[in-house]
Amino acid sequence: MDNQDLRKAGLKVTLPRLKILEILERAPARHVSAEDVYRTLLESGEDVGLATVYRVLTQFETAGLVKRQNFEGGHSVFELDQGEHHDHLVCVKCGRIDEFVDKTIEERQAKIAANAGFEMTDHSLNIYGICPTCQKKK
Amino acid sequence: MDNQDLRKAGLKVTLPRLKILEILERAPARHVSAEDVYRTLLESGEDVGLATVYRVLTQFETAGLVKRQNFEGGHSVFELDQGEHHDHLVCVKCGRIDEFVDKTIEERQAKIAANAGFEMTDHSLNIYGICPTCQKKK
DNA sequence: ATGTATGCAAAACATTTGCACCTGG
DNA sequence: CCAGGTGCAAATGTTTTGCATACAT
Repeated sequence: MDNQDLRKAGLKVTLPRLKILEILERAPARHVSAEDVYRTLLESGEDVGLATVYRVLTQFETAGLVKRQNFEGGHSVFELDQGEHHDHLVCVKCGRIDEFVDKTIEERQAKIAANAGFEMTDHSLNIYGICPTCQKKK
Repeated sequence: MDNQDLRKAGLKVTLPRLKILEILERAPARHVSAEDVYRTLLESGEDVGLATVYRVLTQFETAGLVKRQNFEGGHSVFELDQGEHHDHLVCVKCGRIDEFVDKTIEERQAKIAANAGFEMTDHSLNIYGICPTCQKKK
C-alpha cells in the first residue's frame, strides 16, 4: 500500500524509502529526528547514509506524507502526516511530545492573520513544560 | 540607566555590551539576528567578534533583558524584552515580523497544559504567511 | 591586581550538496 | 538502458568553545 503512496508522489520505490517509511510507522514516539531514523536504520543493519535520510524525509514532506516540526535549538523532528492538523506539548525534561487540537485557538489564529492582512500559509504552536512523569521524578 | 541593568545582571559594563544594547534599542525591526547585530557593529566601525555577539546576546537572555525567538530553519532572532509577552506573525516572503497578543489563546493554552498535567514553562506561537505588502508585489 | 571579557580561530552541530556509482522500472 | 536514487565526503550556515590577551573595577 505504501508503494502506492510513493509512486503517487513520483518517487521510485526503493529500499531506503521503504525502510524509512516503516520506521516512521513503527516509531513508538511518533516524532523522530533524522538522527533517530538514521540510528534505527543502522541498528537494523541497513547501510543507508544520513544524507539519504534527510533527502528522503524532505521528499516525504514535499509529498505530504510527513510533517516536519522545528523545535528550539535548530532541532527538527518528523512525524507521519495523518491528515489532521495538531499542535504540540513538549516536555523540556524528557523530550516527550504530546499532541493536541484546539478549535478555539485555530479560529483565533485565522482571525488574527486576517486582521493583519496576512495570507496565512502555516502556523506552529508549541507549549513547553514539564510533563507529569518528570514532575514526580523531581 | 542601561549600565544599571547590566550591573544588576552581574555583567561588567563593557563597550561591546553597551553597543549591542544600543543596537537592540535602535533596531527599526525590533527583531534582529546575531548576524544583523554583528553587521551593524562593523558598519559603525566597532571591532567586535561574532562570537562576542552570541555570548553577549545569550547573557542578555539569561539576564532577562532579551528574548530569543527560534524560527524555522535553525535561525534565531533577538528582541529587547519589554515585559509584555507576545506572539509572532512572520512573513515568509520578506521576513517581516509583526507581534500580537490574544488573551483567549493565552488562556486556552494554559488550560491545555493544565489538562495534560504539564507544568508550563514557556510557549511559542508563530503564524507564518504572506504580508499585505508582499501580496501586492506578487 | 585579578577575575571577566574579548577576539580570533577552530570546533561543533544539523543539514545540504557535488559527484561518481548503483538500481528500479 | 537511463533517469532517478544513493553513499560518501566535502560544503554550508549557525552557534559554541578554547585560549592567550586585554580590560573593568
